[in-house]
Amino acid sequence: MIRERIQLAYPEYFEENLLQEMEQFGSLQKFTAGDLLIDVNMLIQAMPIILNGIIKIIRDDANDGELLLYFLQQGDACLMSYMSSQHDTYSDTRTVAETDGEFVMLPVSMMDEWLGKYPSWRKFVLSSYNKRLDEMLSVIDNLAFNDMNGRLKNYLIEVAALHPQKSITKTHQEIATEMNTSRVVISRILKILEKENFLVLNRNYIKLL
DNA sequence: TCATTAACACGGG
DNA sequence: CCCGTGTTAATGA
Repeated sequence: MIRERIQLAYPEYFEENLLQEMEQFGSLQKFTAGDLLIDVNMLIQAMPIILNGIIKIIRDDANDGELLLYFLQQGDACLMSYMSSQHDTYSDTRTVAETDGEFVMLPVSMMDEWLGKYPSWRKFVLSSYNKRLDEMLSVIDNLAFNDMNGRLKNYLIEVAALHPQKSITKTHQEIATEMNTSRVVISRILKILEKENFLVLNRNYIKLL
């Protein structure tokens, strides 16, 4: 069951024996939108790899600020979990379900063993690291070089791309929180973007054009 | 100049 | 009535 699901969601090649071990040690879990999957300061013992649905990674500030870092979806692994587990340390990001979905939890102890045993697993972990590093760089670029207008546009495009209807079902306040700014700013910029025919505003719902 | 905070009115569910 | 939205005014970085 698990191995078939993994093969469907992950196009890369995995060795037969690796798939068998995933079947044996992995556990299939469902999540629903809004679920807090991994909290800050949680000790990680397993790494989720996503079968379907969307998960978001959020960085928490000391004084109750927060910032959305990036989204993960089918074919992505939550490397944050693995990184912190490697150092027997605690998670410094929060992982929240953006939509309903399913993932497979792989115990960290097995993942370490697989690194030595299976070239395909090594390749998968390294390329996942690469993807996340690139992602983090674009997050930094965005923060450093874009004003709030540009950041909001990027955010909207990113979120819309994840949903089939190209729309965003969030309140201005939720967007403001994820971008670590105030609602006034979001409302104002959204209104400007509407006048530019970039989007249409509704209650709890934004449609990109 | 642009973000933040507080405050208020409007309107739909 | 409550919540999300649109807007303004004062203040600050």
